Amino acid sequence: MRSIEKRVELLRVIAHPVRIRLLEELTKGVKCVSDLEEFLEISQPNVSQHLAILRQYGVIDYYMDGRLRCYFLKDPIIPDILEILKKDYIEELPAPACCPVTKKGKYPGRREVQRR
Amino acid sequence: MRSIEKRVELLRVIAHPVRIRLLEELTKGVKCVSDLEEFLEISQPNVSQHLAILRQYGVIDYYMDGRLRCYFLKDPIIPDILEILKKDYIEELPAPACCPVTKKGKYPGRREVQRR
DNA sequence: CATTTATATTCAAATATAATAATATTTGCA
DNA sequence: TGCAAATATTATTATATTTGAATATAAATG
Repeated sequence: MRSIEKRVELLRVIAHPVRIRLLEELTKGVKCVSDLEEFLEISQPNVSQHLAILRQYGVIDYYMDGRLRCYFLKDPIIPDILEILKKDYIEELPAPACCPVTKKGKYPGRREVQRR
Repeated sequence: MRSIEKRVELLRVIAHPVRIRLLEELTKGVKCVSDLEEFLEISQPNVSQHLAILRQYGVIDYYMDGRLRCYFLKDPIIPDILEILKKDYIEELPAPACCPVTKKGKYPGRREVQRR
């Protein structure tokens, strides 16, 4: 199991609008840098910067195809996370009813959920 | 479906060692601030700051129990994400074999994965 | 072998995030 | 009403992240 630090690291790497779109695109298949540049509509150096971050954390890798670098997904957790993020959740989790298990929670007062 | 921006926002909110531990703890049940302070071993104001961020983005909510604030999970995606992050993935995703679908990829050269 | 194509790296400026310390607010109770 | 417990807010400082501009590198081609 990944350590807390590794889990945070992974989330931080995915948590960027360019990188999440880039990863969505790579779940569909291999892409070279100029393909990604066209798709993402950002500058080529910026694409390379984001690719470098993703590669640095082991999320993606590439192979050479002539002078192209063809990038692909490497970490198998990525498609799973991206899928969950796209899923629709209809209901909020139910507010716990009464008498929760907090260490100090012995008060008899109202227990309705407060709204601000 | 959440927009890209909302997905990034959610990931950024979870992607912090204190907040991920806090959320793990809340998946087990309701907790008041001083319970969390003890569990997280950080200062009370800092606990409140992290709780405020999580609440601001609709991830958690609370109800009053006397002078306690009892916090609980609200966004149903949280347990799912936390579960995936803890899952063990044995294998890396397979490197695509030959002839990938890149727009410019017409080169006949070697296609083995390069290692640095 | 010089040029072109594809991509990467470096640096600096702007912005965002986090922790700490100090203080404020709210609630229940004597 | 006044005090204490529980929690929140604010300001400050330190640090990290992001982008754009400029430049560098590496491979193929003529």
